[in-house]
Amino acid sequence: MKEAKTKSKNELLPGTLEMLILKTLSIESMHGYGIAQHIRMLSADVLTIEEGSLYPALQRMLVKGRVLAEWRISANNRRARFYTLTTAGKKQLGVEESRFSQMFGAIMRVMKTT
Amino acid sequence: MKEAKTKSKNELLPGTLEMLILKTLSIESMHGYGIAQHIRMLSADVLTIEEGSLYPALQRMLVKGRVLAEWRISANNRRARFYTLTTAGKKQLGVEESRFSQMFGAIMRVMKTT
DNA sequence: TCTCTTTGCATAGACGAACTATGGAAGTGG
DNA sequence: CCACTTCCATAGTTCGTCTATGCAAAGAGA
Repeated sequence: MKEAKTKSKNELLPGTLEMLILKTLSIESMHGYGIAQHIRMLSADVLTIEEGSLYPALQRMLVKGRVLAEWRISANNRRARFYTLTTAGKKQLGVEESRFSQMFGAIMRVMKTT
Repeated sequence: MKEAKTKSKNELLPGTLEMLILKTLSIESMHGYGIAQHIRMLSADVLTIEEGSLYPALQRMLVKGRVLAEWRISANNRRARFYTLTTAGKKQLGVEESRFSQMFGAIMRVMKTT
């Protein structure tokens, strides 16, 4: 079907993807495809994680020791790679959350001025 | 003095710079240096606009007709290029504001889940 | 049985925004 | 006169995200 793709200016605000993934995994270990669906669902389709963004991000996080990966069988009986937060990953989530709220606060101070 | 630069992970969240500039100019026409100072001051040094980010951004906005530029004399008696919002620029500010709040709302929905 | 859809992983290459690092010039104050 | 601040600007790098593409296996339906 392909739905025409309106030149989608998707543009999830960058620098936030890893935080969203970490948060998602803090709830429950999940495979890549599931992570993407979870984020898309919760955000009511506003945030769409492309596979070309997701898997490289997971690779980076794996290399940095923030998640660990293991092959299991998904709920749909397919072979899937499940990611789990490490201690370092949990810590990183905290770091990114506070960084994000600091940034957001700063932006708001600029945007709220009359 | 150079203050050592702690490998500054500056990382203003990308995609936001133009919005901040537009907002600043919506208050008052200003030159580049002044824009940077204004944003830095209001954000209490959290957001530092580098010159290598600022001037290319202003150029892009100029080309797209969102601002217009004219050489004047600054308050410090120096020759400076003052930027003024165009109608298109004001409209763009609205677009970016709503996009930003939509994005932020979506991120929050993901981040607030237990 | 065969084909289509969904699920699921993954990489290569393009793209663009922001950064680092420079450069210059002109006014001000000690 | 020399340092510092103000002010502009660009070249080149870096890095994250997107587009495009490939593969493969399970289940549904014809």
